[in-house]
Amino acid sequence: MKRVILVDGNNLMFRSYYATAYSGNIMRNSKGFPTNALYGFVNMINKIINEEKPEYMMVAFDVGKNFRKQKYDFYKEGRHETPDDLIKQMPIARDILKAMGIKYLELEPYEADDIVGTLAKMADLDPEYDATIISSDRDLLQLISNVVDVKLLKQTGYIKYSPETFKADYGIEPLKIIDLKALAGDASDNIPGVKGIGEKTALKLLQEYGSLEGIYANLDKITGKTKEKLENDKDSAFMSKEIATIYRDVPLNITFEDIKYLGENSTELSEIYETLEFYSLLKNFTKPEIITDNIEYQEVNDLNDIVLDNEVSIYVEIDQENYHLGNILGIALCDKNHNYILDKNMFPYLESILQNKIVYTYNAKLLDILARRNKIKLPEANFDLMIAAYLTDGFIKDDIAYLMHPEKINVTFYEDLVKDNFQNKDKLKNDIALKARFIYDKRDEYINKLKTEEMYQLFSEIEMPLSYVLADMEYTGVKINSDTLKEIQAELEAKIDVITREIYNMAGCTFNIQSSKQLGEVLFDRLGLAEGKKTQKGYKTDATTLQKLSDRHPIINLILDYRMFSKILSTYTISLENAKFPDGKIHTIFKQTLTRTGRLSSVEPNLQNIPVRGEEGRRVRKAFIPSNDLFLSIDYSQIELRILAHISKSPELIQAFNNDQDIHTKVAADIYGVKEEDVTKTMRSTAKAVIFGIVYGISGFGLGENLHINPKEAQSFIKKYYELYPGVKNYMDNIVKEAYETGYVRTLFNRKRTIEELNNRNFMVRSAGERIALNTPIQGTSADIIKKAMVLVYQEFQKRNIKSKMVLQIHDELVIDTVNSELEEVTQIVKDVMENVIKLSVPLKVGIAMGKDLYEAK
DNA sequence: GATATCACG
DNA sequence: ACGTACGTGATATCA
Repeated sequence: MKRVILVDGNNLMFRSYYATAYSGNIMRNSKGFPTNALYGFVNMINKIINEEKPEYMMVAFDVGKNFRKQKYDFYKEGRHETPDDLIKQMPIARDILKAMGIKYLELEPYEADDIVGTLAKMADLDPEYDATIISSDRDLLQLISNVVDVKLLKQTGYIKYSPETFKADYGIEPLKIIDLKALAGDASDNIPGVKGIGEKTALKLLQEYGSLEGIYANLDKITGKTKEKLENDKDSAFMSKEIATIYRDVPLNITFEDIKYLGENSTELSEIYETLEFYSLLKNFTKPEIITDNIEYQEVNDLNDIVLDNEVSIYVEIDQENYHLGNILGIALCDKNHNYILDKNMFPYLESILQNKIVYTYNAKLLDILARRNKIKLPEANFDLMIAAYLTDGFIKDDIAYLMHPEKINVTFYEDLVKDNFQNKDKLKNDIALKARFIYDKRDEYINKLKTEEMYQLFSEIEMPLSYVLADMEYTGVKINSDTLKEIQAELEAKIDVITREIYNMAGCTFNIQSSKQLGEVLFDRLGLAEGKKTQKGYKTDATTLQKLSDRHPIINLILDYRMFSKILSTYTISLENAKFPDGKIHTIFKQTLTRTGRLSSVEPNLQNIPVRGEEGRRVRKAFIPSNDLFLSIDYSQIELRILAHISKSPELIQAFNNDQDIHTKVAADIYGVKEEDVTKTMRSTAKAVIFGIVYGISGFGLGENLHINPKEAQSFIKKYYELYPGVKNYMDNIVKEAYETGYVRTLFNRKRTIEELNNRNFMVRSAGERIALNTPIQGTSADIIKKAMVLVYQEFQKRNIKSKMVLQIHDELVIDTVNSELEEVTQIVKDVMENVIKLSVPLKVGIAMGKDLYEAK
């Protein structure tokens, strides 16, 4: 006996779709393509194959119009339209079956049921074959026979029906399920049946009279309401029977040999799973999992023992994250066939070893700083895996181990090396050899990824060269005048001392003012300033909350002053002094692979948030002094707004910028409907807040908070803005839509950010994702532009042998430590490059400032 | 280690 | 109805 497995494919897909769709959060791959139905479908098919070990198997689908619907309009009427997200998945189910080696059948105008019925009939007629039908649709129970059974799928598990078990359950022959439907109808298919007769009555009648025909032949024996109902709906009953009957003679022209189960083509199947991102299923293909934690390498102490081809990967381990301070622990070099480990003392030899080589590495900036510290020249790396992974995968860790672990290469995480104090020397050598090997092996894959993602240019023309620009800036450093810093520090300490006493006086007790918990208790419990309180783990005491209370008690302003002074003291005087290197300079680290938008960040210390908005804080800038003669600061004027004008193609904004209008005044005039000369200061700053907020996807509520006006009024400003600048509104709608469809957004230079938040079921998280979608192209493009400008400025400086040095980048601003004699030339170069680095539909404009310290140069 | 606060674009 | 502006880093307190 040969067993044939017949599966109702449509039923399986619908079932899988709705099993998860109700939550409102449909499973999708990173491209935004829905995958929930397919996932359930694949798991089900796999389960069937495991349990049935089929020799013959067929999956049937609906396709096109069906003859029941053509004949009877009402059939399946009232059903919800099949959701788009399910329709999209249908063809992939067929691809998967093909790759699995399972035959599927479909034929217009028949439904999947009819195809299953036809093959079940073939089994009935052929003494060599049995069949098992798999579905959750009870209609198919009519196909049960001596050789055909049905596995009726339930929420969990299934019930297996043979003629005997069916009869035990229903009390009728399987075929009579048709008659049952003819009487009781079927709400889901919109089969009418006999009005007023349900399953119970229908079953009773069928047990008594055998069939629909039998019932009507014996109508006189039936009494009361039931008889009446049967008489009324006789036509409907017979028509329902016709509809409910599975058609078993679909002209398929096949034999069972045609549906032989062939077994999967794992290459094809894994490719499909790869696209769908069914990683849990993919695991089944990766042979017994190989975990690599060892590599053979050669330790060398002599230059002459090293033989390398033209392409080389290098990895250098140091003993702390800050590479301006860290000491080299070991060096690993690889080419196609060699893995070398070099002692730390051999670092200087790298100059000759790597000369004229094509170098691959991880964290090129680190390597370059080490080279500079060791007074050697290394060729610029051709490939930095850290940057490549940042661009393609959004990988933001400094530690390569995080990139290797998913590939089952077991190197020690850097944080564990630190904890262990780098004790295990042999493991260290082994690990860095693995790391260099990994860099070498991954190079082609990542270059390909960058190319297919259209980010190769961004990688090779901007990010790679930028590494060396940043290395130069960091290594150059910014000089600090400790005397100035100490002066400010002493003043602040004195002020804080006075204020502290006044605060204690007013509070009538001493407490730790820095503790928001204690402060809250003093203000709200002790002084009874209960009014403006918000809670979380105590009272909210941040500046905006306190400002609202400043009329209530003189202590409030003192606290605000205290906060301001102690912030400046701790973060910007004491710590800055501590961050100073022996050369009297601060050497920050610009993180190039950290932000989700493409911006840089600055750490140890952060030189991108030195106070400037308030006079008190701003004074610390006097402690930043040039190593050459003066600081030149050139910043983009309203770059994000100009980018918004460009990518939104808003004619009004473009024109305003082209006419060099004051954009805030213009918008104020438009919003308030007055002439530009009649725009007041308040009107202008309101407009500024609106414009500013728009780029972040602000709400009326948020703007209202910000401007201290009611949210309704704020909303009306936003609405007005959208009416005046429909191009902007249009951009916002489109970019969000696009982000939902593709799962990511891009900048003008193709930098990509995937936004997982958009798939979150939480409304708040999704909204945040939408704001990210509309802000990232703007912030990110701005980052691209200034990065490119930095590379070009650096190249131009080199070409002209300029001694002045770029030292800081603060997102839209470059600070150059300038030699007096070069002032004019440098100003010209930087201005020129920054303004012409890209041609947009609006001009890019810069502002220029200079001075003997950072306070003046602003 | 998490939370609150505040510095910057 | 939801809760309410994007991107960062550093410090101090508290559990």
